[in-house]
Amino acid sequence: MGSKERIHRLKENTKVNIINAAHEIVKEEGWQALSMRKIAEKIEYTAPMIYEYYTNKEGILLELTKKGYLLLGERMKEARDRYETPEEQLDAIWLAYWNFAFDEKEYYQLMFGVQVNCCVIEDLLPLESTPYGIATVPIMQLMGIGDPEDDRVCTKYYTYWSIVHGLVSINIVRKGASDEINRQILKDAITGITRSLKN
Amino acid sequence: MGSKERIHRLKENTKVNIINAAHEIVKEEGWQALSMRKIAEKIEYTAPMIYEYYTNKEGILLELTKKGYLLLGERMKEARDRYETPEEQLDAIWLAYWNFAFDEKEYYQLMFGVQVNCCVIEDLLPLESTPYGIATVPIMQLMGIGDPEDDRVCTKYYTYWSIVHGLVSINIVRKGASDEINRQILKDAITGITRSLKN
DNA sequence: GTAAATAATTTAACACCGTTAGACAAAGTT
DNA sequence: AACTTTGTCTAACGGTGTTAAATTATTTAC
Repeated sequence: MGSKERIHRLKENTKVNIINAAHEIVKEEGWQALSMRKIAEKIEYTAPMIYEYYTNKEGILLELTKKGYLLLGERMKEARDRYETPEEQLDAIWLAYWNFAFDEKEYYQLMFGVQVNCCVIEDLLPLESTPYGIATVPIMQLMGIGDPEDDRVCTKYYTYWSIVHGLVSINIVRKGASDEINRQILKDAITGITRSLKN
Repeated sequence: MGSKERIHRLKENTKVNIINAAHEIVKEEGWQALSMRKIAEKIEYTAPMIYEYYTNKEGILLELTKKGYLLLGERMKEARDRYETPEEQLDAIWLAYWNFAFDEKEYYQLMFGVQVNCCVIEDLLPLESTPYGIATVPIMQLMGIGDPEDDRVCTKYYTYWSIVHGLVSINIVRKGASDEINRQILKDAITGITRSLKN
């Protein structure tokens, strides 16, 4: 009797429904709005039912993380395989990564621990006390530019900031590479950018 | 009568106590454990009291964010002013930023929206389907290395990843620079790293 | 076809959360 | 001494994740 099969398929189906409902809620209202009761409402069940399918809320998040990685992998592979030379491939791969981050912002936030909540405080501090104000002084000096709002200065500042913040984030949410490798990356990147300021 | 002053100082004092209590809790148990009731317990009050000093929980987070920016600014400025040449200054500034991120991890997480919760999923996927496995193929090709675990490959992968992830994060939690500038940074950084692979 | 056993689903509850309104007591003012 | 202000607490609301028990529906056995 294949009814065992049929039932198993049905169960598998509501497992997927749960995940889809969760994803929808997050897309509509953000991660902070995701609750078991809301998921239940969306699939027309009561909250405790979900625990028959996932051990807890974290189990749902884990499943979504997994889906996210699968999707990101596909996008990157697809991008790579459209080109022949490794140079073009690398361009395409990281562009695909970039696009994934914004097309599937919710997945990206979950996968890499990017929160939104936080508030821009910098505007109420005097420029010379902000990271931007502090770091752009030597940047401007090297570039021979006087205006800290100049796009060329801004670009360089964000280049520094991005690499450092990226490396930091990666190391905070998951132990990234070894300390040795981190130090190497940081040093290389900083001196590389600094060199690029001078011409 | 200076008692107005005395009372004002007392109020200011418990405002500070609240912030300190919050910071302590977060240092001990992480952001997800911070609650109004726990803060109240720590300062030996009841939860509603806190609302006499801060409009709500977000108000407390805002205050902590402000303190974080102040501290980071001090550290960066201090580092910069220890050196004369802009090259050394930039090295020192970004090293100070790096150190702040790990010395004051809790502040950093709040200021720049770095969550920890998330779970490493990559290990259960076949290497060739992970971002690492996909991107290291052209990297190895350009470097003439066969082992994807080679430290030189790993370093380069993390360099790419850091800059892209950093730029993405900055743009998700706060609208960073303009799209124009972002595209510029992304393109420059990617081609820069790619060039560095070939020698 | 009916009775027993199993599975599916819900209700009720627990312990927590942020937040607000109202009560109450202490202090200050007139 | 009476009145007002201030500080503080209790109780509550509506929300959260999660569990245990009760209930309903379905399958199995006779």
